[in-house]
Formats: sequence, C-alpha cells, structure tokens
Amino acid sequence: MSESFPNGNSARSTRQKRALAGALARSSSFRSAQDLHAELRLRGERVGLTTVYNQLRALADTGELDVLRTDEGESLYRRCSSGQHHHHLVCRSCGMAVEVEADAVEAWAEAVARRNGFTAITHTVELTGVCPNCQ
Amino acid sequence: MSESFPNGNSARSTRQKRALAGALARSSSFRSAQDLHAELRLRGERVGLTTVYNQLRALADTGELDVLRTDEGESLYRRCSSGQHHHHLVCRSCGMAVEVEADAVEAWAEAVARRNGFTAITHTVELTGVCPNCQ
DNA sequence: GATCTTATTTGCAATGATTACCACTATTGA
DNA sequence: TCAATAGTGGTAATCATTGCAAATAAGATC
Repeated sequence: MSESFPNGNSARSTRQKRALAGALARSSSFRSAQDLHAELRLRGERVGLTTVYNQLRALADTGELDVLRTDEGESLYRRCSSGQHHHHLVCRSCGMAVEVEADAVEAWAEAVARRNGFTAITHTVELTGVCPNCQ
Repeated sequence: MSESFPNGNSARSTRQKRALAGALARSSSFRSAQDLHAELRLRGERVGLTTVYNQLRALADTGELDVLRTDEGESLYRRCSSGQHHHHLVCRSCGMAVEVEADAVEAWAEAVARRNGFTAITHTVELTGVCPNCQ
C-alpha cells in the first residue's frame, strides 16, 4: 500500500486527454460532447466518443469545465476561466460566452429565499442572446 | 366551410384533458409528465402517456403552464398563476414552487447584455432550495 | 337522433443524448 | 522490465420524449 495520493488524485496523462484539453483550450465557445468528438476526429485524433463523455464529466466534476444545458437537453461544455462563482452571457448562434459576475443577483437570491423560508439555496442564472459577431 | 373559429382556436373538451387539468389544478408542485400520468392511472383515469405529453406541450406553448428542466433533463410542469413574466423558487425535495418577480434581475440582465453588445436577450433565472415543510 | 368532419387519443416504433458494461490497452511507479 | 490499475472505447442498454398512423369521439349540421 504505497499511498502516493492520499486524496485519490491520481491522473495519468494520455493522448486522448491531451487532445480533448487542446480542443477545449482553443475554443471560447460552449461545445457539445458530440461536437468536440467530431472535431477531434476531423483532426485525425483517434478518440472514442465514450472517452470524450467520460472526460467531460470528470472535468466538469472537478470544476475545470463549466456546463450548460440547451433547451433540447444537450450538455455544453467550456473551459472555466476562474474558479470563482459566475454566470454566463452566451451567444445562441455560435456558443461564444462571456463570464459575468452578479453580486446584485446573488444578494437578491439570498433575500428572496430567506423571505420565503427556504434554505440550502442554489441558483441558476444564464443570459442568452446574439453576440456582436453574429448579428 | 363553416369558419366557426377564424383564428384556428378550436379546442374540444375531452375526458383526458379534463383529467389532466384536474391533476394540475390540485397540485402546486412542478410535476413530470411521467409523474402526472402515473397519478391519473392510480386514480383510475384511462389516459395514454403520449396524450399527457401532447397536452403538456400544448398547454406550455400557450403559456398556461410553466416549464422547468431538471439537471437530469426531465421537464417539469406546473399551472401558471399569472400571465406575467416571472421566475420560481422551487423546493428540490417536493417540487413546491413560489413565483417571484425580479425587476432588479431584469434590469441587471439588460445592462449586462448591452454592455457586451449582445442583442435579443433572454434569461433564465431559477432558484432552488428546501422549503419550510421539507426541512 | 343520424351523420360527417376532423380534433384527439394512443400504442408502438424511432430518436438522440448519455451511461453501463467490461474486455483491452497503456501509463507510471518500482 | 514488469506489474498494478487508470484509462479507453465499442457495443448494448437507458430513458425521456417524439413521430406515426390507425382508431376514437367531440361538436356541428342535417
């Protein structure tokens, strides 16, 4: 029992992980798993769809990726700039996104929750529109 | 060609519609299609699952129902109190919901969008917590 | 009431994203 | 080099939801 990583943080560096990380790094848009997988394929990278799903979920779990669900129920991912809590202003045409902070909204949410006797509050705030480039 | 309803608003009153309306009326919680269908079955009502889906979608389209998507991608429905634009404070345990208005948030959303050059803005704001009864 | 038009209903197949399985592969510490 | 096991990925399964086409039944008209 050679506990190298007491906290279970043992990650191996694989070709697939690097490829996915690269794809995510060079895009500032929210992308779907299928979309990312297709791009990797086009680039000649040999990566399984299942692997893409696995990795995206893992990265999202550790907070390295932001996740978003479309109205059609598809999950979109994007690399997370800050570790801070934040929201997004997303372009519904190209997926490009801007991270926005919203202290005012946070405060409002807290107040509304308290006023109604709710506890353990979490909130979802997403703004969708058309970015300057897509207009 | 007896145009009784020039605007295509021809709705027939059926046993199934009434049953579903009843189920929705006696609940103040967000319910899933499957959930509502199960309740109708338990009550002895003979209604097809497809019909429940059809009706829920139709009602949601006309704004008579509020729709909400869970993290798992399931759609939840609830009768809509007001025709006004509003948001929800939903109990993650029982689905009970309170409609809340958020002028402050609306204004904030508009400001953020304009500042970033985005147009055709829509926003999603949902608060989730545990209601007083479920604590 | 009888009849007709067509809105509704509904079982079943199909869809589409995502996950479960699990045998196989490859990274990394020793 | 080698063993332990994290990671991979093809395939089958899941699950909410929708498409379809035939059967049913409101509501208007006769």
